[in-house]
Formats: sequence, structure tokens, C-alpha cells
Amino acid sequence: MPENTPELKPRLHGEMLSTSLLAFLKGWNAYGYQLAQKLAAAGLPESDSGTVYRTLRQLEKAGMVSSFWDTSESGPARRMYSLTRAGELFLSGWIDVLQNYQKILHNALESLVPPEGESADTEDAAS
Amino acid sequence: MPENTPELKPRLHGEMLSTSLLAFLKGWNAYGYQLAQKLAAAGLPESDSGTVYRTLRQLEKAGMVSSFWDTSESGPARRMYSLTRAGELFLSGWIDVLQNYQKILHNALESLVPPEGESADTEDAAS
DNA sequence: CCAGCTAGATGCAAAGTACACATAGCTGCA
DNA sequence: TGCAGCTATGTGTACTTTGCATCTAGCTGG
Repeated sequence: MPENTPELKPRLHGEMLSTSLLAFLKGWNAYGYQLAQKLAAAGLPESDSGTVYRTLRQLEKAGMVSSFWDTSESGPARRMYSLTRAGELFLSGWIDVLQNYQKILHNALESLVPPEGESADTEDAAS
Repeated sequence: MPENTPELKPRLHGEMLSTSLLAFLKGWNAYGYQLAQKLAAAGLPESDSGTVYRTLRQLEKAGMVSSFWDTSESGPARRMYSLTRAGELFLSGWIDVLQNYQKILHNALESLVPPEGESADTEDAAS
């Protein structure tokens, strides 16, 4: 029992951030600032805007998205991103991973039968 | 088009690893080696066993799990983990986050209508 | 003129991670 | 009796990712 409550402030990052960005780019283009706002409005854990920009650059380096400077509108130039074929493929592959993952979480919460043959070592955990 | 294909080798880590471990601990106790095996058999991306052990210790430090040495069986001593109340709460909170996240991914792949009022900047992305 | 917003980015310390390796108990078997 | 191999848990270290602060630069409203 930690007395100095660690005050966990969750942030969206890693593969969940990457794939959320790819998802937002499916079907239309967008730029970083816009994507950051969508994330903030999406009901997901917050994400740092610096991290969003860096993640987009990484996705570009990995070939998942491509970008160009858009100076057609007034205001600061925007780096417009679009999803590549590789990005689409990665995204749909990721959804399969997700399906598995979510299945695991739900099995754990709903069915309370030990997974396989060897009986649970200590079954006193089910309070 | 990167010529040195980055060869992304996906690994399970971060919050997805943590929550998978918590899920496997729901309802019965288990030890690290066992959990690592379950993860490997679960159809999720591989995870490094060293990372699994370290993650379990972190989860304990955060109060999500508790542990004790189990020397009742023959063989090397096992550190048995069990889910705490805090871990259960975190897990069910995480599932809500997941639901949102998955909804975003699915919306992106199925409905191809721009999200809100302001028309898509360049809608040539839908190949 | 300049505060404040949009838009993108970087420096740096801290945290997280992969891979290799270390330790120790036990089993099988020759 | 020796020792390879499995179970089980870790650690060392280099590398990567992240959070937070800060920076630049264009534009807008007053």
C-alpha cells in the first residue's frame, strides 16, 4: 500500500497513438495539429502534442504515411499527412491483434474458469 | 519508399502488456513464467520475458498486484502474483478506454464520411 | 504594436524496452 | 557422479520513447 499515491496520469502513446493517427487518416488527409485535437476530443487518454508530431514523423519514416507542406490556406504552413497502402495494411493487421487482445480481457473478466488442464495453483484469488 | 525496410518486429509491451497480465490474474493466481507462457500462447505479439518480470514488479509497486514466494512445489521458488482491488479497478477502467479506442478504429475503417462539419481538406485519399 | 492563437518542432532528463547474460533448483540419464 | 537441459527469476547495458518545457514563425484582432 503506497502511501505517496503515485498519481498515475495516463497518456496515449506507442502503438495505440500510432494506430489512432492512422485511423484518423483513413479516407481523408489531415495535419498534425488537427489530429492532436481529434485525439483530445476522442475520449482517449490525453497525448502530448510534441509526441504527436514526433510520432507522425516516425510513421512517415516507416512508410505508413506520407506528407507535404500545405501553404494553400492562410496561417502557418501545415504538414498534410495521408495514409499509404502500407499504413492501411498495418492498420488492418493491428485490428486483428486488437481483437485478440480484447478477447483476452473479456474472457478474463467474464468467464472465471481456469484456462487449461493444470488446475489453478491457488484459487483463493476469486475473493 | 524506404529501401532498408525497417523490419518492424512488433512486441507486446506498455499498457497492453500490463493489462494482459492483470487480466490473466483475474480469478486465480499465477507466477511470471506461467504468465509469460500464456502470453506467448495467446496469439498476441511476442513479449520479452525479462520485460514481463520487470512489468510485474512495476505493477506490484503501483499496487495493482501483490506477490509472495511460493516454495510449496518442487523446483525453483516461484513468485506468485495476485490481483489487488486496485488492479481490478484499473483493469475495468482500461476496458472502457479500449472500447473507445476500438470504436475509433472501426469507424475509420467502415464509415468513410468525414467526422465533423468542416469538409475534408483533400479528399483524394480514398484511393 | 502586441497579446494570443495556430502550427510544427526540438532539448533534455526520465522512463521504458530488447537483448544478452546470470543465478539457482531440480530432473534425467549415462 | 557429472552434467546437460529445463524451470524460474532476475540484472546490465545500450538504445529508444516519452513528458514537459521551450522555441520559431505566421497570422488575427484590437
